[in-house]
Amino acid sequence: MPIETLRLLADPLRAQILGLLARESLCTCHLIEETGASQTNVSNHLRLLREAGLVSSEPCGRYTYYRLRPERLRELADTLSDVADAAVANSETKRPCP
Amino acid sequence: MPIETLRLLADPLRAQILGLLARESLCTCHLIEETGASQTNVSNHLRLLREAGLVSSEPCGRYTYYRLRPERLRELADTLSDVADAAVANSETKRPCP
DNA sequence: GCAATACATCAGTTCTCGCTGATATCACAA
DNA sequence: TTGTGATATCAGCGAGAACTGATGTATTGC
Repeated sequence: MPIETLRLLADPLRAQILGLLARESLCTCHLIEETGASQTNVSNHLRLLREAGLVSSEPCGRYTYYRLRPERLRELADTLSDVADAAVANSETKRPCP
Repeated sequence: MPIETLRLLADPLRAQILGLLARESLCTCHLIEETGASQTNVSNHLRLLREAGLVSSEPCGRYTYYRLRPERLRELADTLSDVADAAVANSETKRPCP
């Protein structure tokens, strides 16, 4: 279901978190510091991202490291690319109105 | 701003409309029939999609034909692909906790 | 001209979802 | 073991977005 992935990516804070994690693995305290958002808020978003398979978490002492998983992003990129291809291929097709 | 494009794609009805338009150009009455949604609702969504440059509209008598524009979809697909690439490239990078 | 169809617009209602505040848990240090 | 810092969870609130209903505007057919 790429629609759920799209919904998760469409939030500014979640997008920012994923952008930060694309550069390096970070723990929650880093993400709170970088985004300026509250701890609760960041933690809630990370939960959603983890459940959707967009990030993976790795406990490290009292810290928790988060890493961006590329699989869902690639799936989505491919799907969007396919839709764009189809639009070009069928640009002349037109269903007639009765 | 791909975030606005993401937000528009994240709605089930809008996604369905774009999926239908990827196969062929359709007028509003077709989209109402195919989706089962109300005329007002479809028209409102088409307005948003048009303003965002995701579809283009062409008046044809009393009908209005809509066509899917691939540009924004490609941009988004490329952006997501780049993020996925970055995640793979920096998978070993890890910011230390103090 | 008149009725009907296709479509757009706007105000209002409903509902989803992001944010907050309070609380719980766990690890580490003194 | 007591305290502190890092993180997770949950209930409730509020802003925003989707959907509806009413209305307006063309265009076509009679």
